[in-house]
Amino acid sequence: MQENLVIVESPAKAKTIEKFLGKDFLVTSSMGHIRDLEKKDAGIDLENNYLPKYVVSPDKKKIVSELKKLAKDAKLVWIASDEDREGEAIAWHLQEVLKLKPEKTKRIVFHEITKEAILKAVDNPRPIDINLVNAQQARRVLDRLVGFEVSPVLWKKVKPSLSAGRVQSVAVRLIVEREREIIHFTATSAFRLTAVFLVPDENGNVVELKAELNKRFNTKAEARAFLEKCQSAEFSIADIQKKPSKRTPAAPFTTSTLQQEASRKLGFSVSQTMSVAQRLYESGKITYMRTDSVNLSDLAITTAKSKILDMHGEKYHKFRQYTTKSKGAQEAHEAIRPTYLDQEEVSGTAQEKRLYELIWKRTIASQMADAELERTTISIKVSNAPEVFQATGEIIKFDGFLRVYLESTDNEDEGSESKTLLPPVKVDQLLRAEQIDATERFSQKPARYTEASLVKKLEEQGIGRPSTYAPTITTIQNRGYVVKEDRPGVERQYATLSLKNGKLSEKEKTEITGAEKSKLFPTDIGMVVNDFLVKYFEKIMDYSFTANVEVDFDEIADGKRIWTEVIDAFYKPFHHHVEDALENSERTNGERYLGDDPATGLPVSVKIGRYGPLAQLGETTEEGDKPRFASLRSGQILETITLEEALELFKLPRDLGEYEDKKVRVNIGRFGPYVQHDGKFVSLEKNVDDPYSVELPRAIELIEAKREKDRKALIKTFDEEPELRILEGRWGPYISYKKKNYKIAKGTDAAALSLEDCMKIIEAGPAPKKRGRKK
DNA sequence: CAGTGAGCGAGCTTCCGCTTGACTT
Repeated sequence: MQENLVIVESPAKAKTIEKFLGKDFLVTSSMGHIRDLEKKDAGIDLENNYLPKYVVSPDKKKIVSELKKLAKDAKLVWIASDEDREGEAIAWHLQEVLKLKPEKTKRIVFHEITKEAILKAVDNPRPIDINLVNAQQARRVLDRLVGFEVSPVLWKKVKPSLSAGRVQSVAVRLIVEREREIIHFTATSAFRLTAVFLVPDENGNVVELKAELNKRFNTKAEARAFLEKCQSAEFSIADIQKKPSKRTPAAPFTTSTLQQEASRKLGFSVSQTMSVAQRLYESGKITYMRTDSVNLSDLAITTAKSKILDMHGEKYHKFRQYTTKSKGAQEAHEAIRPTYLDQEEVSGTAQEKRLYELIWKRTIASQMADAELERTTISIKVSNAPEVFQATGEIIKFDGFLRVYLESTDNEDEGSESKTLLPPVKVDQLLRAEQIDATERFSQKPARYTEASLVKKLEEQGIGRPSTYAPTITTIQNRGYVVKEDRPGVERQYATLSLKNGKLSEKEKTEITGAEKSKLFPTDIGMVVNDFLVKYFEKIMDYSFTANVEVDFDEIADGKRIWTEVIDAFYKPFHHHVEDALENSERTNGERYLGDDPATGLPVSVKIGRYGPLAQLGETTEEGDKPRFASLRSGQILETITLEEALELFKLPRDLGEYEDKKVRVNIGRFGPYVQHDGKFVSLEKNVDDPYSVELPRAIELIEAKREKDRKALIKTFDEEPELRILEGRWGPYISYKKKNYKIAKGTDAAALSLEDCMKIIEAGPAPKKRGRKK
């Protein structure tokens, strides 16, 4: 039995702290929150001044009963949850649930996990800050009210199982609005002039000097006129400018910046980054990965310094203290950094190594000297025109932190300016133009969000917390509001003019534009839900709603306002909007009439149907006419689909003829184009077969290939039970019986199973059906 | 794995933030 029980939030932290405190202290963890509002009636008593009804979360029952036992045995209980709003609430819930007596309970906080910090915390206990707790209760209650009152409106007016919330709905709005900017964007083009001049270098060799004109021309005629002038022009150096500049390292990682850099540099998804970081944290290699702080502990700064001096010398070190500036930051933790900065690399999976290396470099670089650069701009005069060509080059005079790490940017610039070394030239020196090109360039449409750039945007707006960025992005995809996809680009023609050896030539070229990789696209349901919410719940959908309520929460935390009054001021008008939306809104399905089919004269429209967006040809009439339906393809949306594109959808299914006296039909389904024959489905081959033109012989070929594959997958059948088959599937052998599949335990020799064995497995029940997404 | 597009009206869905495992699909 221990005299002292310390409760922290995470088990990894508990393990570390226990080492510092010695054997008189038992350190354990609550695993985050232990209680939450009950689900019934939103867990809030509206008749009783918003009294929250808390219940111990089902997955915390075991932990709570263990904590109860430990607390009873201990003389003193030290609650050491984080010092922010949520941490204070955890402390309060622990006190309530464990029925801790004030005289044997101490609340302590520390910001970094070092022996000194913890011992100091133990010497300075304080009471639980009930104002801070109340600020959390207000936050919790508000989120529950919004989520549990607005979502049911969507079930009634749009589709069951949908959801709305303070954070997720605004995240979707960002994506929807960006998509519309892109839809309404019209590209303009201008001609960019680039020249290659030839100059001798120090050794007398001829080298290239690439330069760009300081003006773009709007039309091809203007560009041509300029090039014609160049035919008889003389080129000379007008000016050489050298400007020193410097670069500063980025701050150490927070959750958000780690997710962004891991996405750009390593190609990790936001949730992938978090799970890899979690493993590094649990094995003691990095500090806590859910943080909004850029602060480094004194110890970390000292270690970084000695490591930098060791590796690169004193010139490369610069002491830097970073301050967090992001909205709504709570700073309960340190920045994300290696626990031991002297370790440049760690053991583990490839992903763990790469993420660790990134964190290590970023942390070290953050304590290194600025890089010093020199930017040179050479201006080249055109004798018979006012415009000048400019060549820019940048040289690094002192690399500083760049030796270790350079932060990436989202918009990989178009490589318009060269960063290369420039050849030596003198003012008034004459140059020979090897080639001058005029290339039509188009303005760029706004960029779609990636997971990581959405996190960045949310953080800038103060929406969501480090622990919720990844789950929020998962939720909006799970709800079907947003999809993360690649999209092929389209071809675009552009004009080029070229002047070489005194001759002017013109060419049309083609480029691929608009190709997207792993970008977030709104779905039709996402757009319809968004428009509905913006119309009826303008306040909640406002980008600054969270920032505004945070001000209220801060006032509660400061003891200036009563939390239930803040909630009441919000809820009264809000609830009125809920009732208004229920009574006065039409059911919405995004229906849009596109025009009439020229062939039949029937109307064509699109809307969201039971199974997703569809196009409809014709209508149900009293004469018994029935409309035809066709699902929209991936990439098509209600808002932009044209009549022609919709009519194209009705060209399927196509009947190709018969094979073995059974119809062969081709169509496009949920899993792509397929051939249907004799109750079986065969996928068309991607990028090879086109469902609109594929013919019978090829279809038969595919059917036969599928049969062959199925024969190979067949491990065993039983004569007594023809409906039972043992098959080889993607995840190993399984049993198929009466259209249901059953898992075979790993390590079993499937071919040796008897009919009796199989029936036993079947009786044990089928593989559990996907039981929603409970995350 | 699967080609549906309707309305018998059961019973269910849903939020945000704090934390770690369970276990496939």
